[in-house]
Amino acid sequence: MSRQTDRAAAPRLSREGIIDAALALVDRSGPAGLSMRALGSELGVEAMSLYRHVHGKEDLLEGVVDALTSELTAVMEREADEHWQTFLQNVAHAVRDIAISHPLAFPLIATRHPAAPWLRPPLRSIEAVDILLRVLLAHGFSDEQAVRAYRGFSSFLLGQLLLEAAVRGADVGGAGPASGNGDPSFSGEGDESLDDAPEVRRLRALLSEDHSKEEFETALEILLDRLETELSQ
Amino acid sequence: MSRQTDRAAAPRLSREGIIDAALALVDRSGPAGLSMRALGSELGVEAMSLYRHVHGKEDLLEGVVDALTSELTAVMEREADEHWQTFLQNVAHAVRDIAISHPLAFPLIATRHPAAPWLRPPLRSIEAVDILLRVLLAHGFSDEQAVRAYRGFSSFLLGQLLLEAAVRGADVGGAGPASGNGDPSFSGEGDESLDDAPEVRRLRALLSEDHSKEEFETALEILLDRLETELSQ
DNA sequence: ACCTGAACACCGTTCAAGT
DNA sequence: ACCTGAACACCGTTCAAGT
Repeated sequence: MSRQTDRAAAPRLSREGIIDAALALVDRSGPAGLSMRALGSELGVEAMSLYRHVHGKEDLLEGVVDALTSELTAVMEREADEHWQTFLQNVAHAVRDIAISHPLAFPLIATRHPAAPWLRPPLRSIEAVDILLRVLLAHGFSDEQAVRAYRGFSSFLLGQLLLEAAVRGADVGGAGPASGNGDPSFSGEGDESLDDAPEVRRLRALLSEDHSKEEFETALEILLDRLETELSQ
Repeated sequence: MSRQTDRAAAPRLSREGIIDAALALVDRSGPAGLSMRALGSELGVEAMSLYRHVHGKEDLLEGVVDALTSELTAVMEREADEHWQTFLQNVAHAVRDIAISHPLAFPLIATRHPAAPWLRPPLRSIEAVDILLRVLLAHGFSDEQAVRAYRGFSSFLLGQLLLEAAVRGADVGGAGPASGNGDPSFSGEGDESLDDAPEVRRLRALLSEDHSKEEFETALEILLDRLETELSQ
């Protein structure tokens, strides 16, 4: 037996490890699957032990969201010297990468109340917003233009990526039980009741096609074009 | 004592009444405040009684979302003969009215998994989508153009209104306890730590201004213009 | 210093029992 | 026919107790 390491403490738990495990659990079984008890047993520990490292479930979820968005702030810092269009493109793609690799967790970013009311998801940290504003201002945006661009950029990302994450999350299996609607008129998988929806029925294949990548790119183009137009007048 | 009415049954509970009460409860205290037991006591009844009229909590939430969006389908039916631009404008405003009058409940529309993967929130019913497609097709949109328009319209509404609902929901008090961040470096209300975010600090007043109405209107204009351009080429 | 057992006040849900 | 009591398997959280 060695002396220090395996006799005293050797804390098996850390805030970081707990948050990582929580994110993994949410990725696997959705936010509903994350309970303190389930997380504990995942880590080979009783649920109560977690409270030594995390202030409660609320704090844990905050930690998961932070973990998810922390790489984002790093990207923003790294790209802060690019032209504003390149910068926004790269940030947009970084956010999309997060949404795609964590489709079940991404809604947490959108849904949880940010620390300040003017922090708009998915950009949830003051630093992130500060970097974004700084880049825009450095390239000739006025204060008002920069703030408007920040707002437009946020809602673009949120709308686009929440829908894309929902589609991918459903594949992963975040839907839970297929929810058996009360009406007996609904029976099967959702293909029913297309009887009084002729256009939906006719366009079903088209509606089911996944064009999220192209949609994202063109919507981003349009947004950037609009910002540029606004900037030069 | 009269004969029929107060002797037999006179069912005090109905699916509709339960759903209405659930929506009222969510409006007041957020989705987290909705429990079967709380809802029961709201209705002067034990929680178990609810299961006679509702298939469980999942079904109840589905009912709440349906109640929230049912007026919407009515609006769409009523406006289906208008020009497509007028139609989309009126639908957009109807959705916004819902978001504004139920800021705490609106995220449910966005977050809950729709019945079919190509049903994009906030348009969550097959009928609604069918009407929308029909209107567009009737005004010369091709199949592809109509589907693209549906997609653009959905993510516009979702991004815009989820953010607006979040701001208004925070006012109503949906944030819950101010969440006491773990770091002791955070102490007050969120105004702290602006020290390393000079632009945010400088633009704080501007960032806090609420321009959601104008933003919504101009973003809607831009979307409609884009669709029109796309249509005529 | 770190983890745990026992306990408390909640959940959603089922089912036999009451009226 | 409708509501309820009791029960079950879960929650989050606290705190004295163990090592």
